[in-house]
Amino acid sequence: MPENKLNSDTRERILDVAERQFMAHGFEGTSMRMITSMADVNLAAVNYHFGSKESLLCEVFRRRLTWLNHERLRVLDDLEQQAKGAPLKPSQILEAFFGTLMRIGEDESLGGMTFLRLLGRTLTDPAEFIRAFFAKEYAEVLERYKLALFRALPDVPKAEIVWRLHFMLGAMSYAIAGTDILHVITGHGIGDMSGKEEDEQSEAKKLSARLMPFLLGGLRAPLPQFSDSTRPQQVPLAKTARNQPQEKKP
Amino acid sequence: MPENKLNSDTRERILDVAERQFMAHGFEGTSMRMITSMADVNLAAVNYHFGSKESLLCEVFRRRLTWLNHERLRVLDDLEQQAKGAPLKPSQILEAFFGTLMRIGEDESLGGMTFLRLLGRTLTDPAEFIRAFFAKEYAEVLERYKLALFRALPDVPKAEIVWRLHFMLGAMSYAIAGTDILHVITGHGIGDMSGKEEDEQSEAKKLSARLMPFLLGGLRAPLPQFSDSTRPQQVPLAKTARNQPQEKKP
DNA sequence: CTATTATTAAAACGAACGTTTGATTCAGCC
DNA sequence: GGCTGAATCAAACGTTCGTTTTAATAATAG
Repeated sequence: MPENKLNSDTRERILDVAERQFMAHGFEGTSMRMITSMADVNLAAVNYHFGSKESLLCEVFRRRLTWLNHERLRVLDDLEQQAKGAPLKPSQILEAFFGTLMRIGEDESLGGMTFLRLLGRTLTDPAEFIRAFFAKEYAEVLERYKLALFRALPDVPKAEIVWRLHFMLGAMSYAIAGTDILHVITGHGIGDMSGKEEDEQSEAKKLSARLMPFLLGGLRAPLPQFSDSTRPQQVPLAKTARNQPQEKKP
Repeated sequence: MPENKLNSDTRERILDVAERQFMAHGFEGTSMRMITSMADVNLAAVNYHFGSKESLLCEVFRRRLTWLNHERLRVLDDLEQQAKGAPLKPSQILEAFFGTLMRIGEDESLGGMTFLRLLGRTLTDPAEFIRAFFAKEYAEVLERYKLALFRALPDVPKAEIVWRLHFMLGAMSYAIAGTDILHVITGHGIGDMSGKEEDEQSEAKKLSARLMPFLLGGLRAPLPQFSDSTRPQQVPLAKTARNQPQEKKP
């Protein structure tokens, strides 16, 4: 055969197919034979190139997360340099963290929605090696952004900020994963694969535009009244009120 | 041979152990042999009492969700009756929906935090039978609460409300699941089993007190500026071509 | 050309999986 | 006592899993 794929191609094809299959069926629900047959490579190719199924999953993530987390740190660095030591605004921090993520969904070469969905699902996977992998991979970024939020919201107890960072990660993961109860309401499924990538990119944009205000609203919500150290509930709300859905209550 | 309880006990013991193991290792990561050996029952007992592993998981959920969703409907009915036709406040609706859920975490006989964590994880599971099960089990409750939110926020586009309901479910699931990146920050793990039930109940209370303001803040956040130019919903997408083999690179 | 190295192919490995079988036990009833 | 039907048991079922092994193939170097 004239094709020369000595140094590549197979590897990338395995990663691409694995990414899609892990997204659609989960790690345990995806077999090596599904991956290798769909990628048109031999069964042994995965073990040859990656060593094991677990390592394959990690590599699927690493090739995307390396860019993502570097970019997140770079954007945060830029913001902090521009601010010249002043605390950043919460909206800037969220935009840097979640906006950077959403850019992946808009760019197929960065993984697209397929990778975003895989990420959303895998973040809650109970398997130990997965949690350990993410812990290592995310440690620096989370620490940096956590500190940035502490500085941005000096009057909010740190524990509260950590909780809300937690909630925001959850809202994002779940929203991204896509296959869930919500479709009971809206009535349309997601389609496991080949989901017409034509407007997947705009789908990411729409999701981002809707998720960001929600996260910001949650992050800056009034604190629970009984806060243990009883910090007065300084409420930094309504700085950027455009059109607020009103409630008939205080 | 001490007690002989022909009609029970084994069944309940299987359900209790299965609940805990599914929580700790996921559905695919939990084997029948793990369950039956830990419950001190014969391997065949699960298939005898429940028919299959999948049916076992469904039954684990059904015995808790029946109470939960009945209670959710009852509370909503009460609120709407008290309101005498007036729209409810968003905070009331969220309290009814998520507060009822949190009561499970505070009451061991309703499942406790073990069940909450299992629920949080399973809601994002890609397996088809799981999604179908939850769809059926949640359909009525979600429909009722969705309508209540529509009435409570008449000036917010319905699509936006559905999105935010989505985000809220995600924040809740993720927060509950517990085993995730956040522990990179806080530094303490969750412990797979027998996780010191001493203050699990107060843990549920703390979680609830912190989650609720966040959700309310997100729900009532300012809307994204473009309110109706793009419609992510209402796309029928009727053609669900499943399991299409991978595309050849052009 | 041969020797070498990298990659794929085909087959088989043992282990673990969910499930089924067939015998056995035991309470309750005619 | 003998029968019935629910419940439990040990053992094995056939399948699929991730991985390894062995051999063949293609490209490169000397």
